Amino acid sequence: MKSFEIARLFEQMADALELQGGNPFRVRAYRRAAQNLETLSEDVEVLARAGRLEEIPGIGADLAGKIDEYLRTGHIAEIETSCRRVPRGVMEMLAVPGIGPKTARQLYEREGVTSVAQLERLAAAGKLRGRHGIQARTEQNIVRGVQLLRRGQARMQLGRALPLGRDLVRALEDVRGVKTVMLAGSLRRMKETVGDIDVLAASSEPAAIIKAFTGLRQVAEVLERGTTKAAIRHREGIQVDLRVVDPESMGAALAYFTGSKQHNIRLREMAVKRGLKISEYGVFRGRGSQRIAGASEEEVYAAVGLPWIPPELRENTGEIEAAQARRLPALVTLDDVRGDLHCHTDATDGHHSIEALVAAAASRGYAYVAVTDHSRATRVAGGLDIDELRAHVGRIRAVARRHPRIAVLAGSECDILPDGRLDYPDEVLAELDLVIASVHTRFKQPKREMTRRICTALANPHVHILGHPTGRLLGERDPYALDLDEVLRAAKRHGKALEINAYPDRLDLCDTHARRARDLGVLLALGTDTHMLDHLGYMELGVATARRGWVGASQIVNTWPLEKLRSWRQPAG
DNA sequence: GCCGTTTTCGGCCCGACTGTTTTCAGTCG
Repeated sequence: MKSFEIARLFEQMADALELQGGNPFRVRAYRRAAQNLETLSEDVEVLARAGRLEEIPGIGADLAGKIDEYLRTGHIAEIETSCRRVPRGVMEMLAVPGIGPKTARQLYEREGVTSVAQLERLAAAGKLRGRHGIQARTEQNIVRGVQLLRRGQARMQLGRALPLGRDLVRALEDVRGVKTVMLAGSLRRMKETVGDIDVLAASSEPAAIIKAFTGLRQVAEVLERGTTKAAIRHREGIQVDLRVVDPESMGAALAYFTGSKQHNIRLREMAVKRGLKISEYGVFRGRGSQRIAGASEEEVYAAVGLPWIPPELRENTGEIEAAQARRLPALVTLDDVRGDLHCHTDATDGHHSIEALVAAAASRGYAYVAVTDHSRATRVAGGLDIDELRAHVGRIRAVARRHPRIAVLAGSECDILPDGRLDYPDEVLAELDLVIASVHTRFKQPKREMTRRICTALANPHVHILGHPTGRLLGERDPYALDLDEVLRAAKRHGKALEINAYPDRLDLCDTHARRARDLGVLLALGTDTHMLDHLGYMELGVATARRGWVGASQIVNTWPLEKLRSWRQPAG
């Protein structure tokens, strides 16, 4: 992914400039450009060839030139020069919580500190105190910050953070004087991973709730405790920030605290142009303190002439412009989903029977559910050979007869072999109601081979859905090399759906890929990859990913009524 | 370095907490 490589270089440039005391607005320009490159849904190389780089927000003539230079030569001369002026170790010091550019620069220039390890040694030995406003307390914080960094400031998966956040919300809702408690931040925006959990409470008695919060049994350590704000480290390791506001400011605070930062900056800029000021306390006219809005988010957006924008879209990737034009997409909701199309049972590596799965799906109110166990090539998962599959299908049909209120589709998650053939012959696939084709082997194939392998599978008339299309595992395995645009075009051509696999480790397609699929008009399918009954609940993560990709219900096959789904699976002629 | 319904130059979001300082700079979100 070239755009990620360039984004990383721009981030490095911003760090280097900051450490050299460069123009802070120039620093910000690099960071903004980096962020927009990371969330790009189109291929940066394609944009460059078409001379459309300057259409990316935050990219002007200069940065477009630098992107071109990188794509041509593999490096950017000016950035390399600038980064060489500061030792790598000094750049790394910025990752220590509490160490910013000013401190890092002082430590480097005045004390000759050039690495995180050296910084830790000096702080632990008490050799920094009495210099540049550092005392014993700051030394302690540095040592602790370095340890925190070492333990891995790895971000937590959405699927893990969400229950932790909801548990805290429940605990705080019982505190006396609390009106409302809500999750905010990247968790409310449903990003695939979060760095911390943000909780916002409306209360006229902030002291009581701060006290209750810092005393919760979930707290491992109190990091910060003010009058309206506190921060703790959760027993599960993640940091939790609580902010308490007056109920009349709840909307403004929610907007502010939900972010993203870039989205907020855009809102505030729009406010300034209208002679208004937006803060977490409300919307104010002029420099006076006349509050004109703030109790609800709708009011805040209305103050700058916008309709309310769903949190999942608030990344400053076009949602402000869409809102201005009154063209915000109608996003899919959990209620739109009529069935789960990717479920395993104990016939392979699932932990429950067909019967239990169907009963659980029915109790969720689904109109249909697909049983899609592994095919024979996935030996580690106990994949079924042809005879076993036929027997399995027989059992599925028998269970289905006992559950007339829910349609049970007998399917398979069938391996795509390295040459693009499916793991079962066509005549066997033809006996199934639904076929998900997935790659589970030979991840390291070169890009062209992998792309051809998947496009060949999509051309098979018995295949309906491409399972977890890029194979990535969050924090564990990179996506396989793949020309996604070519796969999307193949799916479009053959009328096939790409899965948004809702399993928390996968979320594959991811949000930006889902958005690309949306833009190209490719069908999508939500599946939880359920292996235990609780996993059916992951559907909300898949829905969230689709929403972050601007996807509406009509493009997702399992929001369709059963009849429409059936006719899509068996195209006429 | 970007950007334009006041601007092609002169702006560029806003506030809390900490640790140190006696009124604020640095960091963070």
